Amino acid sequence: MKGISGLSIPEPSLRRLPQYHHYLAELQSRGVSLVSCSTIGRDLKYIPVQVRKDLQFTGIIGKPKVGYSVAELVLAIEAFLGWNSVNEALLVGAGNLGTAMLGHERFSRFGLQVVAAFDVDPSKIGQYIYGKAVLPLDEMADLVQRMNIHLGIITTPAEVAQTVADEMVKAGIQAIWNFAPVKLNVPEYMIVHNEDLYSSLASLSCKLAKRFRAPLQENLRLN
Amino acid sequence: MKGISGLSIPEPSLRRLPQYHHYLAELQSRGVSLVSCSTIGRDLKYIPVQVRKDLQFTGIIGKPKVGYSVAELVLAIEAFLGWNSVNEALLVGAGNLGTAMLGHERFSRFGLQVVAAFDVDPSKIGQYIYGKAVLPLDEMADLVQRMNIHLGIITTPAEVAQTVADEMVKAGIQAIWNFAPVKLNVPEYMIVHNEDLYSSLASLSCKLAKRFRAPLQENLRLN
DNA sequence: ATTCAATAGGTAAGTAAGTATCGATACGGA
DNA sequence: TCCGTATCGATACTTACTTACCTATTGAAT
Ligand SMILES: NC(=O)c1ccc[n+]([C@@H]2O[C@H](COP(=O)([O-])OP(=O)(O)OC[C@H]3O[C@@H](n4cnc5c(N)ncnc54)[C@H](O)[C@@H]3O)[C@@H](O)[C@H]2O)c1
Ligand SMILES: NC(=O)c1ccc[n+]([C@@H]2O[C@H](COP(=O)([O-])OP(=O)(O)OC[C@H]3O[C@@H](n4cnc5c(N)ncnc54)[C@H](O)[C@@H]3O)[C@@H](O)[C@H]2O)c1
Repeated sequence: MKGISGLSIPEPSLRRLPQYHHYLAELQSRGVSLVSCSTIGRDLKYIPVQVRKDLQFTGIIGKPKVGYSVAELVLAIEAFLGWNSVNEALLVGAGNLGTAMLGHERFSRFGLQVVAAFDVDPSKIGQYIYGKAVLPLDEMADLVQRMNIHLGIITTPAEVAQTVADEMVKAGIQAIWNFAPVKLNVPEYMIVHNEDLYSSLASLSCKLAKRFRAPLQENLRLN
Repeated sequence: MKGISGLSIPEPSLRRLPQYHHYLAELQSRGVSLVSCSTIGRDLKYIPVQVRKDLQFTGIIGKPKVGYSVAELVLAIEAFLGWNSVNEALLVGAGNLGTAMLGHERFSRFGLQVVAAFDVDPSKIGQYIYGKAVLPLDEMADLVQRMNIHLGIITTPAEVAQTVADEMVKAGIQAIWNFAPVKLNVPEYMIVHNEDLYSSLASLSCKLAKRFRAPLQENLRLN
């Protein structure tokens, strides 16, 4: 019962699907129509079995000796991820990162449509950033209701992220994509995704530190 | 032999350490000097055992009934992650996201010092963004040698990311933090970290789609 | 002083993810 | 037409991560 038609996909598999999608879209744009797990695995540095298992969750079926239809795979992944239907979102915190997100038109191809930004900075309110209005925070609840918005993006300083999250919950937002490095305290039903860049930085700097200071650490440990 | 003095920490644990660090720094700034795993776990929504296991990798030791010294913990995590010594980095692609990264002075508190940016856009070359010079790409190798830089950040469009990565390898860069949604093809020794925002988006939109279209999908599956 | 409760730290069990293996199937070439 | 091979899909196995449990230690209360 598990596997096909994905009753529940492991998070790691889920996070690999967009990578396959990028890769497959690229293939498609080059006119390739069939692809096998071996090929995908070779190019993306995964073993074929893992690719196959991941793809099985989308419900796609391949043909032995041939592989999968690239077009079908792309559609299957998009459908599975909900990238067909548009998710309208709002963004709070029109600073550096927020501006970058607002300017990233590519999101719209993956079901994410940021409809407006909110901020407290008077010099920003009333402006348009990449065509999106920057509104005062107290108009958020109204917009959420009117446009039936489910997703909120937080790109404010960490100190106010919890406050903003509270506002979002009150306004009726269902899911939060949080770029501030804090754990948000929200009701159980909320879907929260923390995008902690420092996690990645940690992993990187840890590995770098190991590489460049490994001999020293070895010595220390021997004492 | 494993555990203490972290011969090898699981990636998930490693990625949680910065969260603990944020939390503990916050505690510290409020004057709290002692903390237990139960408290951390309550606030960060982890079970105490997991917190304890994670913290053990940093080599810290706590006292029963008391917990850990917040100050010691902060230092232990920073040391473990290599956040004490500065990693000088360069950034390629001074666009939206690149600008946001350049403006994020907070990175410097976590061992990441971006010293310069590179771009191909003539209108950007020669400018300063948040005090950092934007240089032409062909000066990269020279800078890497002169300043002994190990880390490169890629915030260019996906199409040119591989080219940029090749340049970095040639220049002598050891680690890449890649924000473009492509798998980079680099020599074995390179440390590469892909920051694929679409992975997170996928996870989010998948869950949202499930919540708001779950009944329909159930029906479809029953046919 | 003694008991109790909270907590660290180690070990073991359980769960989830990743990997290997095997039979079945479809295409290409002999 | 038949055979070999690449590939899929399923199952079994292995590894890694998480969670539970137990013991020892500490501080506080009686
Ligand atoms: N810039 C980066 O590269 C980067 C990297 C990692 C993490 N982050 C995180 O992303 C977040 C934003 O970073 P940034 O560099 O864009 O910061 P920023 O200071 O440029 O922008 C923050 C914006 O939030 C607005 N704001 C402040 N209080 C608010 C409130 N109560 N309600 C609504 N808006 C409010 C500010 O007016 C400002 O426009 C931070 O939490 C930061 O830690 C940023
Ligand atoms: N902006 C976002 O919020 C966001 C979100 C997710 C992912 N990304 C990814 O981050 C990357 C950058 O996004 P962005 O929005 O900053 O794009 P952008 O177009 O604003 O910036 C790209 C920059 O790269 C420069 N560039 C182009 N070719 C180059 C080359 N060969 N060498 C050096 N520099 C070159 C351009 O001149 C430009 O300044 C993209 O791969 C994008 O997919 C961005």
